Amino acid sequence: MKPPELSETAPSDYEAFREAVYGVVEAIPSGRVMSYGEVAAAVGSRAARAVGRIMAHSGGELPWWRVVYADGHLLPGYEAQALDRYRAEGTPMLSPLRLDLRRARWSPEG
DNA sequence: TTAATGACCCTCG
DNA sequence: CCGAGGGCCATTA
Repeated sequence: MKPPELSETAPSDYEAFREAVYGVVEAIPSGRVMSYGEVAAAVGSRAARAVGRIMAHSGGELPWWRVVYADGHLLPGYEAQALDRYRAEGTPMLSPLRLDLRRARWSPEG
């Protein structure tokens, strides 16, 4: 067991939550998506907003375009980048600016 | 401990 | 379709 490192600022549990979210998001296969709320549920929580905060600070380490709003509309300000990815991955769309969640939705179970 | 903040979600008009 | 209002919960000040 690792003794607590006092030289490092005590990360209460934020790291565990962040790691859990990272794990789920990175598990989303190409061409599929999950909503923020679904990601939260997958880690045993309902903190969709906290998931969003983590995504915003992930700094490109995460496939953020695979995590979308519950109604399938694209992230304001990043539509172009997201669409580029969806086009490359073949993610099902309902309209040029809206995802087909019915077909694109994915869950860790399968 | 309380208050504020956020790449959210749902219901109603 | 669009907006307002309330609820949710982890993090931070």
